[in-house]
Amino acid sequence: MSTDVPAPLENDEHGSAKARAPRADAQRNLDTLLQTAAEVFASSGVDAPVREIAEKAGVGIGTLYRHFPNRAELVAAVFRREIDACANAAEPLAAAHPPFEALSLWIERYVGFVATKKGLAAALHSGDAAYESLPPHRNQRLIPALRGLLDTAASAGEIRSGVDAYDLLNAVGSLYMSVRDEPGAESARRMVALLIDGLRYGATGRPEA
Amino acid sequence: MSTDVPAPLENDEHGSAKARAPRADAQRNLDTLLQTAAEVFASSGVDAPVREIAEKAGVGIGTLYRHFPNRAELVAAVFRREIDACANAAEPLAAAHPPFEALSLWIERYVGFVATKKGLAAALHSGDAAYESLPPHRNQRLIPALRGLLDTAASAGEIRSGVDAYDLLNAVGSLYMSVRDEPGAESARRMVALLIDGLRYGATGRPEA
DNA sequence: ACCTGAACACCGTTCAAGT
DNA sequence: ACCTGAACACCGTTCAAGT
Repeated sequence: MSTDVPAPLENDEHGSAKARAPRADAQRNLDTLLQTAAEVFASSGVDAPVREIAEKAGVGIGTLYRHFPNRAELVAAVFRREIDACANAAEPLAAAHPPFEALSLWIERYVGFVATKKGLAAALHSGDAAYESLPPHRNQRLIPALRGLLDTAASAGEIRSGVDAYDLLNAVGSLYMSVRDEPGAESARRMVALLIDGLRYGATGRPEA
Repeated sequence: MSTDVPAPLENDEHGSAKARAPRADAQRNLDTLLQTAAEVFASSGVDAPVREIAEKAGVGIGTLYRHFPNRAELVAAVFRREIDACANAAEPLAAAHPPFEALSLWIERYVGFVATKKGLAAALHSGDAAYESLPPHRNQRLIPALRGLLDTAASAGEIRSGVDAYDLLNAVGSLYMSVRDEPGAESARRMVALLIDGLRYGATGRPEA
């Protein structure tokens, strides 16, 4: 009874309402698409033609549209992935560095994310329904990550306590989102440095616990 | 010797290098185009089709392209016009109100300009050469306008002196440029109010002169 | 089930033909 | 001189035909 399709691990008959595991090639296509789109968006901006992405990923346009009903959905999926990557960077940083350094490094990481996403602001302003999930997703993933770093640094007495993670995230985001040229980037860098200095200003200098 | 073309006021022969006055209908078309484009951009965003603008203005697409070699050039022209209008609002405000009130009202006017221009940030980020003139134009027109209001209010002792017009303009602009929803607008409003309070903080309370 | 790509609709831009 | 709009190139999206 040899077949050349991979043997399904679960029931695939009866059309039950249960979600089924995607076919291996479909999953691989989705990963490649997301990966390729991220690269193309980074180098050519989020307005890059979908056809170009499909070609570079080695799939038909139809396949791209099977996974993402429109270009906005693809853009949103790429951004969600990068938000997750940024959030996930917090834990290793916290494990490998002292609290304040971990916090600084993570903010640097976040700045790197925001600074390269030139199309993010435009996308969010477009009002397209596909982007509606992005601010909540950012809040759910990035705020807890930053709050953890802030709390740890505050408990260690390296920064003051009572700093709201949401405010800090927004402030840094706004400052870098409007950067247009090198002087602007310089100015944003100075203002973020000032914010970070501000965090240390009221610090106890000694762990509370 | 009756002709039905309007009599030219200047020499129109010899193909001299001197700039000539535009034909009356051409000037009227340009005004209508600019006016219509501003309305369409305000209601439908800067991505509105050029065809729609040409139709609403009652001219052929070719005429639109005669005046503006591409859509970016039209968008830039509309923004330049609105920057000028905002700059020109300073003088009447200064004449009609006490210094601090004039300053507050003008900032409100500027916020109104920035807040409605959802496409501005995206346009500036696009890197299109047509938009390169906008930041310099903004600086040349808006900074002197704001600086004048700041100086007058500082001389009257209503705000502190030494506040840089460029910094204030950028700060207010950045804050409102990233507004996406009603809570965001609330937050931006609070932050601008805080900035304005900050201006009054170190005031002498009495005119210097 | 999933993939492909020709076909369609729409938008920016050009240019030959008009006045 | 200036205006017009058909025509072209290009891009997002769909869907009939394949495996």
